[in-house]
Amino acid sequence: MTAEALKGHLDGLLLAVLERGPAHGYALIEALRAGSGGTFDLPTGTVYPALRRLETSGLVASTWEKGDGRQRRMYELTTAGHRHLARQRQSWRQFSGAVTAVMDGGEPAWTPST
Amino acid sequence: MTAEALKGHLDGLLLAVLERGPAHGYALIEALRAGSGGTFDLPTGTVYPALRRLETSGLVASTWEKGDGRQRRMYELTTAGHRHLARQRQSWRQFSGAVTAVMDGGEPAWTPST
DNA sequence: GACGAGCAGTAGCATTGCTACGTATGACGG
DNA sequence: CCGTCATACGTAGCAATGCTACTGCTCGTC
Repeated sequence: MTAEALKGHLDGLLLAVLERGPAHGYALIEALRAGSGGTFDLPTGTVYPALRRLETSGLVASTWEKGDGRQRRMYELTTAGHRHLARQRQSWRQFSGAVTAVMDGGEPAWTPST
Repeated sequence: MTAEALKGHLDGLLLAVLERGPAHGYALIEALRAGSGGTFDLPTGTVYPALRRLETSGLVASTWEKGDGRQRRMYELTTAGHRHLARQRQSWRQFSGAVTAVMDGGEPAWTPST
């Protein structure tokens, strides 16, 4: 899979995972890997900046959670995040439907061997 | 739909349309619009550079076709293009399956109204 | 003559994910 | 005590890609 395939869809994926409950960055990476059957194995340099973008956009909120010194930043969906996720799901359905239609829609009627 | 959603998938779409037979850029734009039910309404500044990339990569070949003075550049799939399209279809299936799995896979068991 | 539709193309931009790197803690083996 | 690994967070810089806005040409029509 080319690396660019993910572009524009990562936000929705992160929001979808966060919908199940708050999580920190590292856990999100593992959840995505597990939830996608190994297809998404994202480097930290992809996920952390993405989370910051989401927070800047107001779609997630973060709080520092300190166990014993191992600090981790927990993210959770905001109300706007929930709304955005709904829209993302919708547009993903439309997008994937459209791509599939074009990809599978035009099997040539004649066999190219002629 | 955010503009970035298409990134990385345009090549496959163009190849898929060209699989039905040779076509020129303008016709590809209309075929994509029709084949996607209006979802893909791509500007020329998106399609023409993409076709050049595909040609540079050796996935399509182009020939100038001159009707009466109205020149148009016809594109058709090369052998490598056919192979690439097959791979694209495969990886699209995997990618879309993975996204759908993550997007729909985690409906919360508890109702959030609690 | 003006104007739109068909047809092709480029320059520059913004966004986005990736690579490579840096930092710190706790656990475990030697 | 030291090294190393897994956990956990982060940044800088890069490359790729699609979009906006524009130009240029021909033909048909008003």
